[in-house]
Amino acid sequence: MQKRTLADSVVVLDFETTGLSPQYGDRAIEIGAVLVEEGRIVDRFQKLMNPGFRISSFIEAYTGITNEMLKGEACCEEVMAQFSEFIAGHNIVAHNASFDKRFLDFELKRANRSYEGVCCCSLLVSRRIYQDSPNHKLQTLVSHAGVPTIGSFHRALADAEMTAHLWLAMIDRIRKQYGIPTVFFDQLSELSRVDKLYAHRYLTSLAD
DNA sequence: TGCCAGGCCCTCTTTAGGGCCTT
Repeated sequence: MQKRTLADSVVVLDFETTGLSPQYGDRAIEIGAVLVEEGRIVDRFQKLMNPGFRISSFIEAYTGITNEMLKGEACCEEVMAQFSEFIAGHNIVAHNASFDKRFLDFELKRANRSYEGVCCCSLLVSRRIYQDSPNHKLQTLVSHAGVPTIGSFHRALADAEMTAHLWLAMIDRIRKQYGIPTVFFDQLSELSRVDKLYAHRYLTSLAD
């Protein structure tokens, strides 16, 4: 049985990749992650990785990561072996987690590593917490929630840090709005699956 | 060279279609 953990003690991660689908040959080119403990960032992980082929000009422009920057970087398997140590024993959070989880599972498998934790999606939670936001892109939510902008969007560590601050802002909002002193990871994981029309009812039930 | 995904969620829905979000 999985140990119950606090929602504000997690690893928040973000991948930059060569495209949208590992099933069609896309690979990770950067991983960024922060370890959050009791609401504070206490550790960081950031590595570029060489996918073994040239990345497209679209991805160079989108991420700011160039083929020149990837020359001489370690291969994905080597970086992911290190990263598996970083996330061991922690639940993880990502923005649009289904995307990052696909690459995490794919790259860990290639590195002969595995991950046993649970993954929660900050985008799905934000659709319940910030229903008045114009959209739920990370960049929009950072502005909407009053989270500080850190570094450049579309770089892995900066996006991971901003997602972590967004995650903490959502927890803080739940605590203050619903008077819940301690929010657990499994509760936010459940919230992300509740129909958004019933999000308020679910959160109110936690305060009882 | 150019192509490709997939889970969630809304509605003009549920025997479906299309937008959002990630790179």
